[in-house]
Amino acid sequence: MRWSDFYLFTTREDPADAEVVSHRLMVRSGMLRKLAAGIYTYQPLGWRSMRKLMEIVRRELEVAGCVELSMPAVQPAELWQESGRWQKYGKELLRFEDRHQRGFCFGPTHEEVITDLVRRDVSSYRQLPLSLFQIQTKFRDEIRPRFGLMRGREFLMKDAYSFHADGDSLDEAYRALHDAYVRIFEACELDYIVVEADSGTIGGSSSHEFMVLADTGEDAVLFCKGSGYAANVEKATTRLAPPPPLPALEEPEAVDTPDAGSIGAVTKLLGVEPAQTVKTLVYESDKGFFAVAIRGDRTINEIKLKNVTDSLWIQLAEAPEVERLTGAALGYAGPCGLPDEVQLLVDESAAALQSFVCGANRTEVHLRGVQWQRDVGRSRTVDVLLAEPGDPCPRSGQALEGCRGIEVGHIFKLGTVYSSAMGCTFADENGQEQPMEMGCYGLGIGRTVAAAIEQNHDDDGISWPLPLAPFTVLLAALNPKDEAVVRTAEELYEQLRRAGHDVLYDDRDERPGVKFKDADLIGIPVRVVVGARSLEAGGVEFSLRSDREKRIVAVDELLAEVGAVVGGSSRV
RNA sequence: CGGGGCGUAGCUCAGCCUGGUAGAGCGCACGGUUCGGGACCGUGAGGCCGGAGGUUCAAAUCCUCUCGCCCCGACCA
Repeated sequence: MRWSDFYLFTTREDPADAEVVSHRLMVRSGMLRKLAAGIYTYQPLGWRSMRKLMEIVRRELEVAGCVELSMPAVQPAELWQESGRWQKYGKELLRFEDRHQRGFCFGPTHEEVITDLVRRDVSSYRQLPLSLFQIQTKFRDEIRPRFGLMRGREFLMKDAYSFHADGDSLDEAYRALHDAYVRIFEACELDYIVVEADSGTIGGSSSHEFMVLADTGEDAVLFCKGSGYAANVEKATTRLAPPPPLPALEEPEAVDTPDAGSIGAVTKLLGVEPAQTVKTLVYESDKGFFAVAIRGDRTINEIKLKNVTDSLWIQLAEAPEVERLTGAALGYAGPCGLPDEVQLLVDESAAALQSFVCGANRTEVHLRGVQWQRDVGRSRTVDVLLAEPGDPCPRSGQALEGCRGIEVGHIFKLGTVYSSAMGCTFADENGQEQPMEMGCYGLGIGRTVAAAIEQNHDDDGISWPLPLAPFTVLLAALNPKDEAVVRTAEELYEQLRRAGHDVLYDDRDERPGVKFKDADLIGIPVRVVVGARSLEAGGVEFSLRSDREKRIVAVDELLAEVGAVVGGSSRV
C-alpha cells in the first residue's frame, strides 16, 4: 500500500480526551476516531490490526471445532423477556421501539438469539454437541465508558456458544475453547494469565477470565506462583490465619466507647487488635436489609455479597436507615439483637473468632467477650471477604501476589440457565426431553488490540507485536525527488509485495524527520529506509521497531532479510 | 446516579477572575529557502467563543437553564 493512496493521518498532539496510552496512541496514529462517548470509527490502519486479530481468532476457533455464523445486532424484546433478562439486565441494555411500538434492544450479547436458533434446529442428542461463534458489534450502554477501546459502548466482540447433551461434553468444549484462547493470546504474543472469575449477570457456574497484564488494567488479580492459583479479586478466596484469641467471658460485657465509631478508635480504646473485633455493616438491597459481620481488619467484597444474597442490586444503607434498624448511631452496629427485618450474614473471617469485640447496637457502647453460639441469634455464614495481596493462597498457603489486568476473554459454563428458561431441549437416548447444557465464550477484539498497545509501546509510539501489526514492513523513500532513491524504493516495494509482505510504502513528499516520527508512532515492526545516504553506503537501511538498531543491507539481499524476521506472507 | 473538571479556528490551548466586540502554536493554502529525526521566512484562508434565556449602553467574559465531553466513585463480558 502506498501511503499517498492510503487513508492515514497522524497527529502531533495528544488528543485532549485520551487518558491511557493505548487510546492516546491509537488516536494519534490515525487508527481510531471518537464519534460519541464510547463509540468509535476504526480508521483503515486500526481496522487492519483488528482484521489481523480476527483472522487469528477464526483460525483457532475453527481448530477448536467452532462454526462461524452471524446474528442480528437488533433483537426483539420478547426473547429477552423469555430469558428473564429484559428485567434483570438494567440500563446497560439499550432498548428502543420500532415504528409499531414493538420493543427491541441492541444486543449486548447473544445468548437469547443463539438459544432461540438452536432450539428451532436441534432436537436430538445425535445432533449435539455444537459450537457456534460470530464476530460482531455489540452495544452496552455502560455507565461510564472510558479508556478508548478498553471500555467502549459499541465494540467488536467474538462470542461463541456451545450446546451439549451432558456436563461432560460441556467440560470438553470448555477445555477446547480455553485451549483455543491460550493459542490465540500466545499467537498475539501477549503477556496474560488465566484467572477464576465471577460470572456476573450472564449467570452460570464455572468461569475463567483471560487477563492481559497491564498496570492500567481495570481488574485486580491475585495469584500464587507456587500453586498456580489465580483469581479476579471479585472472586478470590483466601484462608486467613486466626488472630490471637481474646479471653472468654461468662457473658458479654458492655463497655462505654465514646467517640469510637470506627474500628481504629475502638481498638485503641480497648487495647485489642482490629482482627479481634467484628464490624457490622448494614446493606440495603432488592432482597431487603442485610447486616454483614466481618472481621474488623477486613473489607467486604460487594460482588460476593451480591451473589450470596442473590440480589439484583445491593448497597450500603443510608445513615438514617442504619440508625433506625440498629437503634444506634452509625458506627455502633453489631450482630446481637438486630430486628427481624434484617438478615444477618457472618463472614467466615468473623465466624472463626471465638470471643470478640463488636458494636452493641447502642450509641457509644461496644460489647466484649461476645461468642456466636451463645450471644448471637440466627445467622448465615458466608464468604464475602475481599482477598488482598499478602493473604494466604487458598491452596498453598503462600502469600498471594497482586497485579492488574485487562479482561480480554471470558469463558463461562452456563449450564441450563438459558436452555431451561427458553425451552432449548433435545431428546436423549431414552427419548426423554432434556434442556441442553450450554457454554459461552467471549473475546473482546478491540480490547485485545488496545491491550497489545498497552503492552507494546514506548515514548515515541506503538511497537506492534508482529501478528497484530497493521502492516509488517514500512518502506520509506526519504527524498522523493532523488531519482535513484525513488527507483530503488519503487523496485523494493514491488519485490516486497510480490513476496506477499504487508508493506506500507511511505512515498509522501515529506521531510525525513516527519517520516521517521510517523514511522515510530505507527510502530510497524520492520522498517526499511531508502535514502541518498544509505545508497551511498551500499544499500538500504534496515531496522526493527523493537530495538531500532540500524544496519545497511544490500538491495538484493533485502527480501531475504525481511523474510528472516517476518517469515513468509502475512497479508490480511 | 453522586463528586470534580472542561466546551473558544481542523488539532492543542490562552483570553474569562477585573465586561469594551477574537488570540497563539501546530495543521491547511500560496511563494521562497531547505531536505536523514515532527525545518525556516513571508503571505493568506479559517471562529454563531457548545446551545437557549437573562443582566448590561456593551457579554467569550457575569447570572440561570440546557446539551456534550473528560476524570474519580458505584456498576459491568
